[in-house]
Amino acid sequence: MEAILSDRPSKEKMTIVRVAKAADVSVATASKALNNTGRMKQETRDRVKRIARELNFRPNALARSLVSRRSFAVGLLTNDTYGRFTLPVMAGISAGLIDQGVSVFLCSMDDNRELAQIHVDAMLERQVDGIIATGRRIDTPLPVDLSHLPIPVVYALTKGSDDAVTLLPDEKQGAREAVSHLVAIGRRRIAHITGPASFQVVSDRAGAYAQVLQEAGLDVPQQGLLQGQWSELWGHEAVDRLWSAPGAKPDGLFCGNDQIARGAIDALRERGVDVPADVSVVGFDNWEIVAAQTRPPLTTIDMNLKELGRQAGLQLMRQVNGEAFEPGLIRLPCELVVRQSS
Amino acid sequence: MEAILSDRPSKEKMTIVRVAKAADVSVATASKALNNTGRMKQETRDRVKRIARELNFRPNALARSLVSRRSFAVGLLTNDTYGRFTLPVMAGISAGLIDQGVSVFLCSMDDNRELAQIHVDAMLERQVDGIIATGRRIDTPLPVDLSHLPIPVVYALTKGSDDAVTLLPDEKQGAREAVSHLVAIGRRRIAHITGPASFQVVSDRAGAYAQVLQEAGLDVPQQGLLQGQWSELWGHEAVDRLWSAPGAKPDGLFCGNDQIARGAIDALRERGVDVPADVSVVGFDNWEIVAAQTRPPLTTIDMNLKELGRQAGLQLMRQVNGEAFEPGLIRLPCELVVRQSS
DNA sequence: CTGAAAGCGCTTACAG
DNA sequence: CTGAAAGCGCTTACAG
Repeated sequence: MEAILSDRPSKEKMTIVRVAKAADVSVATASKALNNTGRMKQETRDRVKRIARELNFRPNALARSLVSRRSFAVGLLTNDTYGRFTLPVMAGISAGLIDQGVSVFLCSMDDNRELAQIHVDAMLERQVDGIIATGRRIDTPLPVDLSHLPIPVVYALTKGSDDAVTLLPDEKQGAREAVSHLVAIGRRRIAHITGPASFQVVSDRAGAYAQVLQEAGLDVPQQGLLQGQWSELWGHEAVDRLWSAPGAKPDGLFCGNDQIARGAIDALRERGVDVPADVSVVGFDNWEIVAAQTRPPLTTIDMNLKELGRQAGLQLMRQVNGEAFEPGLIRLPCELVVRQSS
Repeated sequence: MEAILSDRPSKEKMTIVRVAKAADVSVATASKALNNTGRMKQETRDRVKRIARELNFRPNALARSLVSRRSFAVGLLTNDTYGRFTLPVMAGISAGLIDQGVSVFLCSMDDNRELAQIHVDAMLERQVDGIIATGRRIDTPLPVDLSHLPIPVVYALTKGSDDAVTLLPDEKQGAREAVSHLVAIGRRRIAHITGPASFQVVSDRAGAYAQVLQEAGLDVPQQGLLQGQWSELWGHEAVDRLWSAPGAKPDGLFCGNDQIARGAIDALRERGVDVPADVSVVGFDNWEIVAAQTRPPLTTIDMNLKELGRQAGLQLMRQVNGEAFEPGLIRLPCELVVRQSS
């Protein structure tokens, strides 16, 4: 239209049209050059790319998605706004997907049904390629039904529908690692202090605990399986209970989480029982902030949540890309982290 | 390719064209009807809306954004993948923005410069309307410079550039609340056990602590300001130090975070000092999982992080909408939560 | 009160 | 090897 003012900064929107003009090719050619598609002289391709770079061209993802029918974006639904489990999972998802050029919409919805629906609708309108649902608890579903969406859905750390893939830590394997470790270092009277029976993970871990003992030819000590709260207080109380009972005391404790372990170790110290000399203690979660501050620092199980998030992202993209997949649970291995409490 | 099977459900993409056809109006009219713009018979508008609803029409946000030049999406950059502070802030941002129809891209980038740049580029290509940066520490910047972006940037809980708005909890006011509370309940020898001097918040809170004491005509006790770690261990050790010194012991403790308070209370209990009868203890953070499990439950300061996130979202949208704003720090009030430790 | 047309910024057959 | 044209799904002047 007008003569181009020489000092005008590149404030005008930089589009592929301008790149094409500057490179003296058609828009079609410019597009193909930049996307490494089509066929053309290598020289042309290089020139277009160079000029695009010089002009600071940034393709408009909106336009690109509109025509390619792929948004390269996914929705991440969560009802956990406080927990320590969700953040590493989310970070893993984000990290795993950005490598593929996929961005993640954060949808935080507490347990609000209505809000959840609003988020789902927003995601659909934004044409996300898929959805990852993550939550606070494995045995509690999100406040919205995702099973009839026109896009793939993957669940991480929360209960999903049966025809979908759900990623979870391998609780049993993790518990086995913990108890096997106690056995391996020579402990023979190993008690298990854990959370409320209503949690799925509690019975999973307790089952693995009993099984490892049996395989090692050991017994679950009298009153050796204590279910209570996920709290330090409960860990403390459980030790009081164990140590005030008659008979031989435990020489090993497998605790359902790091807080319980922390409380148990506190109680042992108050009783003058030495950890790890008299009793070895193993926790669960590897919640750094607790585990590393326990005196002595806590041996515990890491659930590799960031890796779990990454895998969830990859799973989803596989489905988005139409690859075959098998619905059901995928259990990812946990890892023993040895510190000084064992 | 193949003949279309007759029983195919309404899998065809539902677009505004189909809605318009069904309602027997032009696409332009359909658009205006659905967006409550333009002028037309109320009856027409209602009919279009009804039919759109019946047809389960979902406008394609990509197309809409492409023409309206507003994506109604923002980027959320964070380098905190584990902390307990960031998740509530993020939840607040998401909650505050979804009300305005704005979605949030999660960009998790650890402290990786390169990754950060990739995320920023992705956000720009996706035409986000603005960016919120949040981080682990108030006195540490993100690994990427956001000060010359063509879109507004707001900082929450992390150090931002001077020409931008940064939202932070009012640390001093929070500390004042804590110490004033101790004074109000009759405590006279109040010590302050806090974190490393290298943290900005440590000096902010310590300053407020000293000031409140002075205003109340009280002195900072000999050796009454103890700087150490953000840990239970340090809280424990600090109490040991205070109680093994000669002279009158403190009757009040203001702790720099809930973990320190937790450790201090543990130490007091081990010494047979009763909380709150002999000593009142106040923490900072209201980290439920620690504060509610301390014995006795901890009086502490809540930083209202979710509200802070919400405000950050609103601030950003105000800037996106071109409203005037004043660069600089916005301090949001903290809140005293009284439990049984005081 | 309603509609035809142009256009947002890109990609993709198709033709030359 | 390159380009003209159509189109993704919507909105917005503009005309009638």
